Amino acid sequence: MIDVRLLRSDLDAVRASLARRGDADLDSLVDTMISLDAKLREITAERDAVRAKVNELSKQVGMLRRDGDAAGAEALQAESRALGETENTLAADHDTMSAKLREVLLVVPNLPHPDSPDGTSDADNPVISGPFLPAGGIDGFAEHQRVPHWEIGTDLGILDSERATKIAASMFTMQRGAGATLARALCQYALDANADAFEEVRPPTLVSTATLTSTGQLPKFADDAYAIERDDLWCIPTAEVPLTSMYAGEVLAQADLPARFMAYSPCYRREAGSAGRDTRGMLRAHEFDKVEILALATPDQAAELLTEMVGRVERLISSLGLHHRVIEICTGDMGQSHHRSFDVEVYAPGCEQWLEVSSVSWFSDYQARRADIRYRPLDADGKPVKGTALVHTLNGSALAVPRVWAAILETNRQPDGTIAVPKVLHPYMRGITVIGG
RNA sequence: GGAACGGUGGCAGAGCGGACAAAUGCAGCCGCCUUGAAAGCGGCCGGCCCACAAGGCCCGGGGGUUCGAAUCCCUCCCGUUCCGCCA
Repeated sequence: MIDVRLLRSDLDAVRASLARRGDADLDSLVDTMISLDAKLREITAERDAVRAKVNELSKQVGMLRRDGDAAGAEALQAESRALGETENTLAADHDTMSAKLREVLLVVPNLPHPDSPDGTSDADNPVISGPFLPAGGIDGFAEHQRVPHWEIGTDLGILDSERATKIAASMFTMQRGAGATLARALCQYALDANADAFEEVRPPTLVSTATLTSTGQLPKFADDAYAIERDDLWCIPTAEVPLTSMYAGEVLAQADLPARFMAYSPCYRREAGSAGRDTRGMLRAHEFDKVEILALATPDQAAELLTEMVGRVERLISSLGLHHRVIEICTGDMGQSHHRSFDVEVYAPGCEQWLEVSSVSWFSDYQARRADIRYRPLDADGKPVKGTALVHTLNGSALAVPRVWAAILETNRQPDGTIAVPKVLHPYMRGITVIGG
């Protein structure tokens, strides 16, 4: 969530910044926050004053008892008891008000970075790298590449959507044989490619409500997540969720930042809002595998890390021989928690579309405030500064399997209908260099 | 799932109804001493709200008893050990 104090110190800037997202409802939410915050502070001051009086009286009671003045003590106790009731009322009001304010704060999106491009939809996202396409552009692909992966996969016996649906439900997928090996190889490769700088983690894939709230999925997007109600747990939609919360409630040393983590995990998404979209093949599934990279950083380190992480993802995709481009997400298309965001897209010649295969984002302190992840800042001489500060979080998919898998099938389809496995994956394929044939 | 014992500041660890934000040790910061460092000595040293004041809040979370709770009661969560069950 955003810092309420910004509403008091720099209201106009907050309004202007949120306005760039193009959501007309936000302005009235800001008004609500301001009035709740004002009331909350008023009640807090009142409650504190009453508490101070009760504390003072209680001290005196203790002293009078020690001195043997029972009657005097009784009198003060009665006075304090009466004040206690006032305090209870004020405390209850305070808690109600505070809960209301938090409710609003949890649904207000992050402020976009000044350099994030303005825009109202994905049509306004500028291409900042590429597109890297064959000669002739998207018309430059050969005829044998223009077959959608669901046909290729089914024909080669490496994709069995029909049985996946029978076992689970629609929009679940299943890879078989060399297809399953290819999926696992992609994960393995993505982990190895980032192992130079990121600690590998194997996190829980079921998490608590508090954890799913910290990263921004709850309360607003509860319908998009699978819930295990009996045990009050949720299936993670991405490893970002457990990785971000690893240090929730903790205070890190500045020397430990940036802290970098990567994780392979299955990801679960109900896709509640996407019924009927991309229902074929591997473009959209309820369960898929992904390797995530994530960093906790100081505010000063964040911008550079973002660039580094986008670069890593782009190089990884490029090394697989896929035709790609990098776009920056405009203010009107950014996710709720995002401060600045980039997508890497791959062109799939068979289904004839650009596929988002990675999204790398900087969340400023938005998630860290929800999760309460802080560090002890040092000054320029390396001496501790008083107090603590929130870290900045960044994360991105190093590699999301299904769409990359699909793009490889389509891009690497040979005239004879077989699939050439990208060279960088050979070490992970048990000797398979060509699928089919 | 059952039983026992625990959960206190960056860490370790006292306190178990009244001046406790909390002893002590370690770590950290400042200074003295020293050519420098270590040792030693002196001082400082948790976080949060709020305007850096006053004041308030925080001893796993929540609730209760009381004039007053780190301390008593209830409840939940977590940890350790033992039992049960098991990949």
